[in-house]
Amino acid sequence: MSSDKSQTYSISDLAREFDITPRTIRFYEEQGLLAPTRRGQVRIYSPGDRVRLKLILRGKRLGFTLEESRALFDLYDPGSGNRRQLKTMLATIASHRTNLTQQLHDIQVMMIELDESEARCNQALEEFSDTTSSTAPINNKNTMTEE
Amino acid sequence: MSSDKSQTYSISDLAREFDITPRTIRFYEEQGLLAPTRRGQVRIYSPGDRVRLKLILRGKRLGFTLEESRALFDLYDPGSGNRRQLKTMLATIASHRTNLTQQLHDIQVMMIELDESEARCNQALEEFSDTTSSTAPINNKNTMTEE
DNA sequence: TTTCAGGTTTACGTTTACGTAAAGGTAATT
DNA sequence: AATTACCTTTACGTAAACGTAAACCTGAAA
Repeated sequence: MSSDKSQTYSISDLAREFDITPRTIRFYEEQGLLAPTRRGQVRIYSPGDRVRLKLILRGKRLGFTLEESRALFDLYDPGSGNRRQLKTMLATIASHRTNLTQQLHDIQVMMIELDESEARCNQALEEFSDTTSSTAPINNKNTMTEE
Repeated sequence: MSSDKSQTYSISDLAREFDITPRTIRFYEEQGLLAPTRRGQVRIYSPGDRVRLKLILRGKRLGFTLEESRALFDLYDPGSGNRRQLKTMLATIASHRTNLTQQLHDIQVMMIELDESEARCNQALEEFSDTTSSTAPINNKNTMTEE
C-alpha cells in the first residue's frame, strides 16, 4: 500500500469523531459550508474539510448560525474583495469581537453564580445529613412542599 | 401619589429596555419563565421579574435554551429538593461549568483568529492603496490596529 | 450468490423561538 | 363621542437545524 500522504475521511469517520450524524454533515454541505470531493458518488473528506467542520462546530458552541460561520470562512482569504467589501469585513470582525467580549463577561459572571448555586446545594445536602443523623428515616422538617 | 417603594414596569418598558418585542416577553411567560402579577388583565412586572428576564437573555447569549434557563432558576433555591434532586443539580452545575470552560477557550482562540483576519484585511486594504497610489485621500500608513 | 455494512438522494416531519395578523378591551386625550 | 396608545388573547406562519423514513447503489465478506 502506498503510504499516500493525503489523509482522507469518510463521512462516518467525521461523524464519529465529532459526535454528530452524517445527516448533519451532509446538511452543512447542502448549506455551502463544506465541499468534499467525490469518489464516484461517495464523499471523501480532506484534512482541510475536517478543519472546516471543526470551525463550524466551534461556531455553533459560540452561538453562531451556519450562515455566520460561512461568512467567517470568507475572512480567511480577504484577497477576493474590493475596498468596500474589506471595510464590511472589518466591521464584521469588530462586531464579532464585541459579542465575544460580552460573552466572556457573561461567562465570568455565570461561573461565579454556579459557584454560589453549588454552595447552596452542598449546604442543603449537609442539612439533610444533619436531619438524618439519628437512626430513623426522619422526614425533613422544612416547610416546602415535598414530592 | 404615595411614593410606593415598589417599582414596576409595563411589558413595553421591559421590551424597550432590553430591545426585544412584547411578544417575546409573553412567550417567556407562556413557557413558565416569568410570572408577572396582573392589574386586571394587564401584566405588571416587578424588579424581580426584570432580573429574571435579564438572566434569560444572558442565557440566550450563551446559547442556553429557554428550558435550560428555566432549570437554572431552580438552582437559586435548592431548599425544595430531596437528596437525589440535589445530586442532579450538582451534576447539572458541573456540566454547565464544563461547557462554559469550553466556550471560554473557544472565545480565546477565536479572538486570536479575528486579530489575524483583521490583519489580513488591513493588508489587503494597503495593497489597494498601493495600487491606487497618487490621488487617494491620504491613508494612514501604520500597520498596527488602532483603537 | 446472498447478505450486509456502509454510502447515496429525496422528501416530509420536528423542535425552538419567536413573527404576524386578527379581533378586541381599557384608559386618557381631543 | 371618537381617536389614540397600549394592552390583551387566539392562532396560524416561519426560519434554522437538523431527524427520520423510503428506496436505492455498491463493494466486500460469508
